[in-house]
Amino acid sequence: MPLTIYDISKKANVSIATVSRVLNGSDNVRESTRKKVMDIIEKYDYTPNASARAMSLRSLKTIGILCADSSDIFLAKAVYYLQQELQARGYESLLCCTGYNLDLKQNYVNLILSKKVDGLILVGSNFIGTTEEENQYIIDGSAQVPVMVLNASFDYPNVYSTLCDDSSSMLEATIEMVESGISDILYLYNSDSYSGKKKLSGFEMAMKSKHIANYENLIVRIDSSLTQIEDIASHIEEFAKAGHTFHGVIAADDTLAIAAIKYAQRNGRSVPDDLSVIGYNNSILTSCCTPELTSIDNHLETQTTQLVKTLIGVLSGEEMPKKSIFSGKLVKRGTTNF
Amino acid sequence: MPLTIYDISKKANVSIATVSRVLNGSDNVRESTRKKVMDIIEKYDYTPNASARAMSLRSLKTIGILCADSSDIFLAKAVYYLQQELQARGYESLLCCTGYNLDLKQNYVNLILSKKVDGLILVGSNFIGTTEEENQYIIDGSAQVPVMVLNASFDYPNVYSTLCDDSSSMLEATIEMVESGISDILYLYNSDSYSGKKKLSGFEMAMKSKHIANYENLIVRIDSSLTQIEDIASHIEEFAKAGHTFHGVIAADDTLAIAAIKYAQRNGRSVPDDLSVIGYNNSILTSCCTPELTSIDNHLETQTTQLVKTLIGVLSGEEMPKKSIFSGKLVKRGTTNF
DNA sequence: TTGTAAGCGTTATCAT
DNA sequence: ATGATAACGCTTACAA
Repeated sequence: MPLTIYDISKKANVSIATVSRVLNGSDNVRESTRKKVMDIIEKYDYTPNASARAMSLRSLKTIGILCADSSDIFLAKAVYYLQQELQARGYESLLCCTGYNLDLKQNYVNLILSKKVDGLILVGSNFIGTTEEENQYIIDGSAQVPVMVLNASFDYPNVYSTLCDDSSSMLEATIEMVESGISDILYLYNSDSYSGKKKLSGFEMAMKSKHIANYENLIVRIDSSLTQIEDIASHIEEFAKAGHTFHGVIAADDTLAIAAIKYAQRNGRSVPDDLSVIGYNNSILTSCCTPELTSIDNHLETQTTQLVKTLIGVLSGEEMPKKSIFSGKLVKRGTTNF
Repeated sequence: MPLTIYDISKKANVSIATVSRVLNGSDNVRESTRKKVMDIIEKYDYTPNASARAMSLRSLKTIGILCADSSDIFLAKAVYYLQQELQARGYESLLCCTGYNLDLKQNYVNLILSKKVDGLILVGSNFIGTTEEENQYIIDGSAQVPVMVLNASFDYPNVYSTLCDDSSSMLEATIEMVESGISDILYLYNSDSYSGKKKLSGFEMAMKSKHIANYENLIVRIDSSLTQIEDIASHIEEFAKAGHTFHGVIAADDTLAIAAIKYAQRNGRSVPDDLSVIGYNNSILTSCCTPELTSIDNHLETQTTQLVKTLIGVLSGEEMPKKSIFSGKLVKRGTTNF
């Protein structure tokens, strides 16, 4: 049986209140008694029961992290950074992977709220739906604790957003490719999430501003059931064989970009001379292919740091920005020659 | 303010005891009252306070997951599977990333135990040290809750191990490469963890059993500070230029194997004709390179399922196997031609 | 400066 | 079948 505050108080010959004061760094403790108590605490390696503490304080010092799939390269990085930041500030992380099925989100939120977490972090823009009904669960959650969303934006009291301006990043990258002389660009995406839409709109804005005709014909949605890179490559191959020509590829995700490289290799097209490729997320995958993948970096660590900073601020009652927007940047590697 | 059991009991005109009985599915409740209470509960969307429950039950229904770096591809997958399995069985996951610095492990364990988790999962063999002193923190932890270690083995009461027989997998893969006619094999590794050692020993056993002379000269440890694939490739390049010849590469990790492929591409060596490569973990990286990487799969999902099954069993007082060992298998792709 | 006691929201043991 | 009530381990007025 772990020791309780009573055990410690008895051993130190003081009341539990005094032990509690020592534990919580109250000023109203004589230095000698503080030392006496601390010695006992350390000697017996006593740690207070967090549940009991939570009952009194109405706070578990724990944040619920919801994400669709923590094994996804991008999400895993986000979860990792978040957990590190939170821990550094004395908070624990309750991780909950929801999958991409929207129906159960409400359940997961209820579940995690019943644990009396102090806040909720939604990792990934797939948590934001288009209809009000789809997002009701966020509104419900925000009634209990502050809700932070990473990589998406949602306007509501007690909901805070941290994101990268995917639209601008994509726009800039596209402009750069067009200005390098490539105007037949295949745009690959596989998600209609908040951030997925932003990326696409950035691409479209760029193509329009450069007056590229018929660019829509080269926008291809890869069904999300296609998870194997080989299969995606085949899909691109068929698309090309159907008579579409393109000398650039911009993908909403590094995986899709890698598939494009595979397509090129299979079909004897040289990258980047015959085909330029840009990915998104600047993940580890960028360095696995040859040539290495040019990719858009969305400064994930900066985002998570800001998110946690905002959360902690909100929890301590400070006024915090409702929305923090960072800009991404294009990291150039071997799959482009501009 | 969230509703409490008192609020519900008042609204339903029963005592809190009855509400509690309904909540916990006790038999001693008249059907009509059960329904009455349930209606109120659902109407107000009431969920019991987990901390309070934990105080009474001395269980938070929460498992602490410790891992060095949840953004590592392999560990991320493990964490994901574990979280899913635990959730399916009604347990939450408290995630704590420790980094690879051993000194703080004791602190992390204490921290997470103070949250009154019901069990502890150590993900990754880097948690197991060689000296008794290094492992003392596990022993301390096991005094409070069952400790499960994934991908490593540790013998102690209340500590349970689930792992893949890395030694055998590595041995079999090596034998297969040797029997295909390649005996000058570069062995790459970057970790001396429990599982790292097992892999190496499997390789060595194979080489010995095949009577390959001087195989030790081709065993190369990549310093873990080399995280960039390009840098590792350069390292291999230098090693080759120093006069070592090899026509096979077996790596303790897919990342290292990818680096070997990069080395080959840079130096005009064709894979697999001139150089065969085998990786370890069968991660997503295997499909990012060209040709795709042959890799050893350690059946991670099977392991995590078993681990959670064992944990749940232990928690409910059943007798469970102290050690569950699975075997890996070689998944052949383009970097080998046997 | 220190101690006493109420309260946090449950579960479980008694009675009834 | 249901209701009081103690217990869980802590924090924090309030008293001394």
